[in-house]
Amino acid sequence: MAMRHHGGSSFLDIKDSSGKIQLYIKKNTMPEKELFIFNHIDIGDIIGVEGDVFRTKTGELTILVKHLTLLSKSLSPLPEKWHGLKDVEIRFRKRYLDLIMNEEASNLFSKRVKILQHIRMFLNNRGFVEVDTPMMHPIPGGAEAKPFITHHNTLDMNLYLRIAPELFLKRLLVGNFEKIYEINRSFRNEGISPLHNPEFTMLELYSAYGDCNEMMEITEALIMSLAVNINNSFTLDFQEKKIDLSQPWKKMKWEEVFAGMGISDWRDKDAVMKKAKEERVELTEEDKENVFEVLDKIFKKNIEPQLINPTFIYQYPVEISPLAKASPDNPGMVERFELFMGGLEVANAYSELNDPLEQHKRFLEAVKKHTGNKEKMVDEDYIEALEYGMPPAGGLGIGIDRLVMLLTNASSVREVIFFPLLRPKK
RNA sequence: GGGCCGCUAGCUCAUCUGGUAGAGCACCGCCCUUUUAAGGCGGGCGUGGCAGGUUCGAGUCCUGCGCGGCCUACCA
Repeated sequence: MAMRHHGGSSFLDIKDSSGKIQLYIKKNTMPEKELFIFNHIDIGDIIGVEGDVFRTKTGELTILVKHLTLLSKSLSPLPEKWHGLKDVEIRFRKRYLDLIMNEEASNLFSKRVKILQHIRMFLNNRGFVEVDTPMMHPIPGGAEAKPFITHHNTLDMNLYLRIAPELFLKRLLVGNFEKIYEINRSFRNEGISPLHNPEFTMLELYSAYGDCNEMMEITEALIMSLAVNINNSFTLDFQEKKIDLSQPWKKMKWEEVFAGMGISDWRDKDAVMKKAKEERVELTEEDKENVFEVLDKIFKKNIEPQLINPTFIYQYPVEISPLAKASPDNPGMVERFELFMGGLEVANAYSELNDPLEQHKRFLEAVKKHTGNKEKMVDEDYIEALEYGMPPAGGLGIGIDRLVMLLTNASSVREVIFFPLLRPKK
């Protein structure tokens, strides 16, 4: 990474994934041939050395090189050593340079790797097994999002990159895989922003005979465990905010959130519309048709950014939770929660709806609502699976990229994805 | 989609109201056998994002386009 020549001798700093060490090379202690190689070495070349370890008079651990081998020649010069690589665009396009030059980037991605390892370990220890389900779906499902479309030539059929693994994972519940998780990519054909990359990594887990409450417990335990193991702290510094993870975490009913804003009955469309106007929530004509859209916009604008410390919002209306089980005690509501922290949504979980008739009805209602949307289809195959009997279960989804952002204090999802999607440069 | 900002050497950045594009690092040559942003002397390696326009003259002013960043909107 650096060379300091002093006539008959030279100091070099070299590094690999294990760290950095200084080399000391003397003209008279190396064979002629290797000296010739050394004279043509550039920063960025990959070399192997043999020699004796000693300490310089400044106390630095150093290798007195006796043999040197050129393992790989660098033809393109690396970015400058002192200022490093700053250009955001090049950092994303040529992430390998970012990783070589910027220690923060390298540390951040090491953390990402550790976070994923730790999640797997945590879940494995609790008896979950990792499974992998299709990423190419004949019918997109499991979330409300626009899919990417592709085509299989031999079968001559369109396929959709999955927008969520949910419906396949629950088919596995039917097949008696009782505690399962998948950590992998989902794809949504929507806008790109500091919080959205078209492909993103999600954890989904399902626990047969569990429910929403179990998911809450797991979510809290998992994130606490990550905070301790990754950052060794119960607080997170995140974008000028301090997130306090001390337990118990705050819980609030979805409808209480709106009651707190003066909407005593969220079914009262006039009251909701009035509030939206007061709070200057911008609405499209389409939004105005649907009270849930308006409520969601109010929530996103006024509530979400203020949920800094972890907060569970729970008990959602059935209308916006088509795959969740209705609450026996609260008609019209489902057993579901979402977790917010640092102003971001990080988790979504519910007691899974396992009644095929009810599920079918909800699918049909959703299709009816989306008359303009040709992509919306009823996944009859999934309904059929439910007809064989799916155990009651809790299910949880966590957006891994956002979780990594929170744990590494990253300002953008692009900072935590090795190769975020960018328009190709001409 | 809209607003603002950026794009100059491999990298980090200068270039004032328009007048032949220049520093550091990296690279090449020479000196120097314990330096660590080593140092000294010498060398500039460029389609100034792209395309037009204004002008005697454009990196600089104007228009369009491209790519990116931030904000915002849309989608959900």
